[in-house]
Amino acid sequence: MTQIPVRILLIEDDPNLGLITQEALEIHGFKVTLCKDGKEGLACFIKDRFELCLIDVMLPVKDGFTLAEDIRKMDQKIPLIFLTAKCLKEDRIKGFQAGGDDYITKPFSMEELVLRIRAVLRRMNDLGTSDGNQIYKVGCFLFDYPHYLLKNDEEERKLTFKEAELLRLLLLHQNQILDRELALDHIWGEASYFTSRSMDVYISKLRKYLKDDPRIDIANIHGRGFKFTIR
Amino acid sequence: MTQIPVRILLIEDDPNLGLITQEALEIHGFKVTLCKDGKEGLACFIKDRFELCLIDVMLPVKDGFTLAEDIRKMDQKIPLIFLTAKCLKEDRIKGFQAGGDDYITKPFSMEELVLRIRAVLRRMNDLGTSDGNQIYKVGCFLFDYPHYLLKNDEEERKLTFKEAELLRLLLLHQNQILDRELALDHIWGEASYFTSRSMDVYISKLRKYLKDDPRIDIANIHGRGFKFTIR
DNA sequence: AGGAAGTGTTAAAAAGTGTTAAATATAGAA
DNA sequence: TTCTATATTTAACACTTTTTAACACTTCCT
Repeated sequence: MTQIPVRILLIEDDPNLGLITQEALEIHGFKVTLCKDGKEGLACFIKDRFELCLIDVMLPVKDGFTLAEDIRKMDQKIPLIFLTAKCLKEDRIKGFQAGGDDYITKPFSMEELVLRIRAVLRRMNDLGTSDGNQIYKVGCFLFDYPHYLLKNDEEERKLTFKEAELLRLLLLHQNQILDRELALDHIWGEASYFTSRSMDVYISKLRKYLKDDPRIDIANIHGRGFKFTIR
Repeated sequence: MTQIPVRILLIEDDPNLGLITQEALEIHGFKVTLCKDGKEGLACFIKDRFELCLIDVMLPVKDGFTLAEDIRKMDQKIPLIFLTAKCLKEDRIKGFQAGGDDYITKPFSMEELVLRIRAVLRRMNDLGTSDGNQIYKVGCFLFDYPHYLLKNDEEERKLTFKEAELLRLLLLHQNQILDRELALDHIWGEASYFTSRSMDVYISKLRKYLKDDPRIDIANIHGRGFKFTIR
């Protein structure tokens, strides 16, 4: 699987800081395009595609907030992070109102910047429907793991923590044997007679929840565990 | 206060180097679990809980980058450090893209490894406690933590100390389980039946305050804590 | 075949939570 | 200080999640 590098549009008028930031981010595997004012930044954003924008608030020609609003009009989802020299509350709030997702106060360390970029990208990925997601298709059902939601055309069921964890483990081991011990250690924290019986009860529940799709099967492998399959 | 040892998952196929590294790290007070390939490593990660992963990039069965991506899917926050024989920039970049936090080139001294592990752990800790970002965007709300202010377009609400601390902890653990004990120890100073019930009352309050944005969800994880998510 | 261990399922018991309201504690003003 | 407003805790009751118990059934082994 080839990973496409995350493309970042950096708009920063200070050429020194701009170059340093660009270089540091590229070492961390990002592809960075540097623009020196808001007008150029907007042109660049229109011309190419990016996954994230880093915007200095104090820019010549067109200031950062205005630029952010323009970008937001074109793309409602792209993450925007402001670089602000002032520690003024006003600026931060204005940044959020302009559609920003985070801000970082100058001077900042490159490590901090990278951490924030990753944090924002992660937040986006967590929720979106992109490939790294946690929403599984299970026969005629959709299983939204982060929200513990199991739904099909007719109904939406909120799963409990243990139901969701167990279903997810079964899915991760689809067509393989999910070892009893493994599941117990992971979800219950210990494997004993009682936790084992408890797990059986949950298996029973999951079978009931999923019985609308007859192709789904949670088979017991005597003495070993369970095997989840979809025909 | 008793220090819980930092648990490290080490995935290294060279049994010699693996054992030496494990031993060296355990002398430095870490608790190390050694796995010899990516598949075993993933199983181990699912089975137990760790604070950090050390991953060799060249592994049989399932390579280090793929493993890192799998681990990242399950845990967005756990620090990942790559062990790479090559000093190729390609590998470093690929490592960062796979969600790594640092890398170290073989051969490395144990001192260097320990230093890097400490540095990465410190960075992770600092994110929450440093004077970085103190204003959070929470769905359609803005949460000004230093001033205990929660506002949206219509209204501005002054939060109490405990409301604000709890909301902040939930935000710092967004999409993860905020452990009950952790929150109680941090905000109430002790975990007992009564502080626990008190916290439930505060959770209830926060839900009420935030209910204007239906995408915000504070879900209870039975017996463990709460999970804050924004759809 | 026949006993032992393992599983399927249901129901009741136990533990944990959601929420509201009343009681108590705390801090600032008069 | 005493009063008062507010913050926090405690209590109460309804409800949910998880565990335990019970009994019928299946698989494995000799």
